[in-house]
Amino acid sequence: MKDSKLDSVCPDLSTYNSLIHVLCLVGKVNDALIVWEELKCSGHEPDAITYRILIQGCCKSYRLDEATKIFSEMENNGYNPDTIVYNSLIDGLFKARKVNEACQMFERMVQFGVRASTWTYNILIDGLFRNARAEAAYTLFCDLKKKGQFVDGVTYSIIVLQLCREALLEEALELVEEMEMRGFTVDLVTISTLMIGLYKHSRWDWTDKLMKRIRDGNLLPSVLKWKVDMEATMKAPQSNKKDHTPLFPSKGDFSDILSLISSAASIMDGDLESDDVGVKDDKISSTHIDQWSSSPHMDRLANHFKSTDHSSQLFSLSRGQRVQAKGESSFDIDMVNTFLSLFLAKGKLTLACKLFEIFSDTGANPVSYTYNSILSSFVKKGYFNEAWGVLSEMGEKVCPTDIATYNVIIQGLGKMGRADLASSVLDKLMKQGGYLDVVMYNTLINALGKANRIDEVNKLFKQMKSSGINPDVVTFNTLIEVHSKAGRLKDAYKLLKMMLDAGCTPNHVTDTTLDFLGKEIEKSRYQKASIVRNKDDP
DNA sequence: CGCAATTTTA
Repeated sequence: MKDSKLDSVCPDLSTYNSLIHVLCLVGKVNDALIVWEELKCSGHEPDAITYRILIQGCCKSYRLDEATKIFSEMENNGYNPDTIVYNSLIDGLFKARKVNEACQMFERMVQFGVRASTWTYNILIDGLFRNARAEAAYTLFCDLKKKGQFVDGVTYSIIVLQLCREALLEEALELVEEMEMRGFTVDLVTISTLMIGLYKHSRWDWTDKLMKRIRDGNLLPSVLKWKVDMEATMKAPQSNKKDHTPLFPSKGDFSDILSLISSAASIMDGDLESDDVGVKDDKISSTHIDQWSSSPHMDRLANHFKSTDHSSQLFSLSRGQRVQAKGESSFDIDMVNTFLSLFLAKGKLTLACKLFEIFSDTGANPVSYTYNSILSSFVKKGYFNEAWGVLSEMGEKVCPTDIATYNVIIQGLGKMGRADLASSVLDKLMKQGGYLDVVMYNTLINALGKANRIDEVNKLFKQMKSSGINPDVVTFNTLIEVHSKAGRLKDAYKLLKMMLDAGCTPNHVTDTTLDFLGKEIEKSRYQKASIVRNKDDP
């Protein structure tokens, strides 16, 4: 039995490793895990490379429990995890909001004599910032700088970003100067960060200050020239472009949104088949349904579904692939993404679309980021037809959807009053090898909660915790609000306690939510008292 | 294996 499995038709270890690697790269981590099981039954022994690839794949897709399990298995089989394996795990733990576990993993790394690298420290600093531990992050940065090691351009970039977030622009500029003096290149990521920081805090006029701080290279001048050219092009009369063709035609058949929410189709079929504007089922006639329920669309949509192959939908695990900041080929789209973000942040949708159009015409290749930005803005404004049009175009341009795309779809469905379709969309996501991260859980909990589907909310919350992701401040705020509004005041209070016990620091949104909860509790006490006619104690 | 521009709460 064992021998026959090892004969020539059976894959060898390196074939298994390559296969697992590729599956992880294309986001099919579930399949990678299946191959992994197969490998273990094949008579081969996994090696350090197998373990590293799998742990990376699991961490990237928020399968932290799985990653931790494989990590233990690796050690039990006599392989010592190296720096890269530890780095992957620490990063994954931070991103799953498991701050304590991440720090413990770092301590363990040191304990076991595994050498921490600059990457390790960057992961630590970034992770601490992202988990509301700014003080610790700054301290670590200063310590490292004092020792004069484990600091590089990325470290500076992380700190500059944080300073921009805190509106400490002067400090950010100083740090950039220091960064350059120490011989680190101020790359496009850092420059974008600074530009966005300046713009957000209405300090465009500081670009000349920036010019003075960055003396090296011609990257900043190129960026500024790009901006000037772009503005000139946008001002110039758009010659033969006035044909009123919509930028993102949704074609009426919604083929792509449908293929995304394919498994929802059967539900929609039954639900909305006889849906005529005006003669609607009570439960869906209430508010936001108009765009969605225009039934000819629905019918075509449903029919189209039956004839479409949904298995080929592209999905990217590397969430909106980071475009490398070097290489002229990506420079244009990097700039487009940055400026789209600036325009959209100010609600300048028209300008954003124009920018997108101009650069589509020049043949610059939009990436998931680009589409997701515009998609999100359309959804936020309630332009659902245009939004689904963006999705179609993503499909046509063979641009993969990622978890942010799905997030926006769920948001959109929620706004349209169709949170009931969320679980079907999730099925589709999972079938594509997708995964849920903290933001996705938060979005889902919010959408379902607003639709008063509290049982589903609680189920998701449970699932979130059991799948190795810690709830964050947004999760708790949303949960408390949803339970308060549903009149489940005790549960809301329990959640508040859970939040504090978990060491999750409340923010200003928590305050607002607790105000509401407090009033509801007051109200219910008053009602109780007036009904029962006896007092309850404080 | 790490940093920007997309996705979450009032």
